[in-house]
Amino acid sequence: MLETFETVAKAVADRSRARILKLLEGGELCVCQITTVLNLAPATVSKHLAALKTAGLLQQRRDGKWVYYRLAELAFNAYAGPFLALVRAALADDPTIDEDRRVLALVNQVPLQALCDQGRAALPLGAQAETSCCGESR
Amino acid sequence: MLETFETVAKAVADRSRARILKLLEGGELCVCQITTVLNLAPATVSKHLAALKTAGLLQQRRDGKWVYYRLAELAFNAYAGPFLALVRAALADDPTIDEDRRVLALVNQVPLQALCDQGRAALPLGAQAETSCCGESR
DNA sequence: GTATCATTTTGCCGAATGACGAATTGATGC
DNA sequence: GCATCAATTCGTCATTCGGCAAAATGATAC
Repeated sequence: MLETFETVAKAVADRSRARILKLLEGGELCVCQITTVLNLAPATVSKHLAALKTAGLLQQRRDGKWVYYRLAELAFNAYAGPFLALVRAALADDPTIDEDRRVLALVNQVPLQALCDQGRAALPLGAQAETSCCGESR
Repeated sequence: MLETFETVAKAVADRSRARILKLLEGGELCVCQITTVLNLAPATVSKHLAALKTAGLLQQRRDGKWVYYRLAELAFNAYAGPFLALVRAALADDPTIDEDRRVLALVNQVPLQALCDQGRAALPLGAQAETSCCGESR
């Protein structure tokens, strides 16, 4: 119990994973969409998703070569539900989360195939980098 | 905001700190009482308390040479309240938490002075060690 | 002022964590 | 079967974290 609590809490207690949870409040997304919004390496995102899934916060669905993740709707453990509810209520107007949602809107305008091929370069101009307008961000 | 959220979540997402929060639901305690229940080095407990306080989850009060900690009653930030509420609702019947409460009951039977001087040795027999009855636990 | 003593800070160690690139997996489509 | 490609796993690295002992702090008591 304490161990489960710790697992779920630790899963939530990371900047990138919190961003993923907030992103998924808008509905399921495939890994390359999440990767594009977060601007992290696929391996990194995959590990975060695995951590969230292990914590019972996410569910997985495969469709062809793409894997979709969504917020868990049925309680895998006693704490997933409460933590998801807390996250849902939190970070409503955080600048980073807002920006993520903005980028997600752009991502949704692009066919998945293009996204997976080109990443951020596939976006319809104006939001390639999070911090600068044209330089490389790390 | 995201940063604050992360700070608070990380504070909660540790076994020892969760135990401290649950202990303090019974009311304020001084550091040596918490140290005795958790059976950790004072330096370790002090660091955990500092983390919880930084996260806005605890408040501090000095009385003579003793320092008392209690759950924060006024919201230092947007997330302390919600997380405290979640913790309060969680871990209601966890074995470790139960045991902690049992030891706390013993601790409360002993004068503070004796506790600070002798630690667990001051307890009224029967609960010196958490896992074994007389050997050294780690 | 000096000694005492609960607490905190500092320094250190081993373990865990988040990031990445490279290699592997596993489903699609020829 | 074989190539492709999204996703995952593996190996590595730098950083963070939880633990402790030792030193510093700061209030009490003489």
